[in-house]
Amino acid sequence: MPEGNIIHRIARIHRRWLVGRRFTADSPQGRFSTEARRLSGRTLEGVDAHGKHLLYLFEGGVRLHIHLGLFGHMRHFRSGAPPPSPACRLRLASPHAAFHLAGPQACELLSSEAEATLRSRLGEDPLRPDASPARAFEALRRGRAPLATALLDQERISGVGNILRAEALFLARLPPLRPASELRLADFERLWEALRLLMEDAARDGRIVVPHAPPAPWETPGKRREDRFCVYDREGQPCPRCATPISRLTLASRGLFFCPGCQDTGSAGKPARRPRAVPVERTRAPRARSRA
DNA sequence: TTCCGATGGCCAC
DNA sequence: TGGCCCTCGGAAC
Repeated sequence: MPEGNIIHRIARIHRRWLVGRRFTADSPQGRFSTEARRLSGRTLEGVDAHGKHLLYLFEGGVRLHIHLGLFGHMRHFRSGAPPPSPACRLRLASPHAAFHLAGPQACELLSSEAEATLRSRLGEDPLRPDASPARAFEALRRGRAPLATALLDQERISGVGNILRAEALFLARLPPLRPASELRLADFERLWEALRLLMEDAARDGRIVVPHAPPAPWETPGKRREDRFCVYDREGQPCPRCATPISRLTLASRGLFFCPGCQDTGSAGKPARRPRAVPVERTRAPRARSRA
């Protein structure tokens, strides 16, 4: 579910609703009970987001690190919180705000040293005010990885997930399989700007909607998710820019969507390579989805 | 009601 | 590169 934009949105909401409140903490699922007892009764002093990581600072210097991973699920309530699901790993509750966390990849208490180590491993986050595009450019160009692979490497740029990767490369008109080392500064600047705009909008609105996506009645019930996107999950559908059918490859076990017609500036070096990227047939027919 | 896939990432090999 | 973690929404049945 979450890419960096969602994590920043959660952090903003929690700064507004939760910071300054004293919480009781428990772990209905039981896997975080000992740590929850340490959190219980403390006031939350700050929330920060870096890439896909959430970092909470509680009274007394107690630090909570959450990474939602692929399955993680966060619900927050200002009042009337329902009973937590049996899978709820951590519940923080106060009279006026609460959150329920289920299925996170990481939910742990960290020392300040461990938190510093974690942060030092993370690349530039386009949504952080302290992000340096110059450092991101340098990190992205390291090694021979294809651009699409480098973009998902959180040590180069943090917060980019599979949807943002596909849509930002599309908006910047960049071929995903070209070696990242061949990226020119002008190409990078388009890419960084596309990432920043997509993530800013999505952090504000709560979902990724790509400019120039095909018009669709997406505010109405029954709207298909891929109508928010130009290329992601649109295999075989016409590119909104040039009408070429969108391609899907599997790269490092992740679906990679792009337009083979217009995602090439023709500017840098060799044409896109296709090492170990294999066109994948769906294991079953796409499910029929009804339009509203 | 059942089953599959998903916006991640770590680890072993 | 594949397995695993272990949740939930939605399509299939």
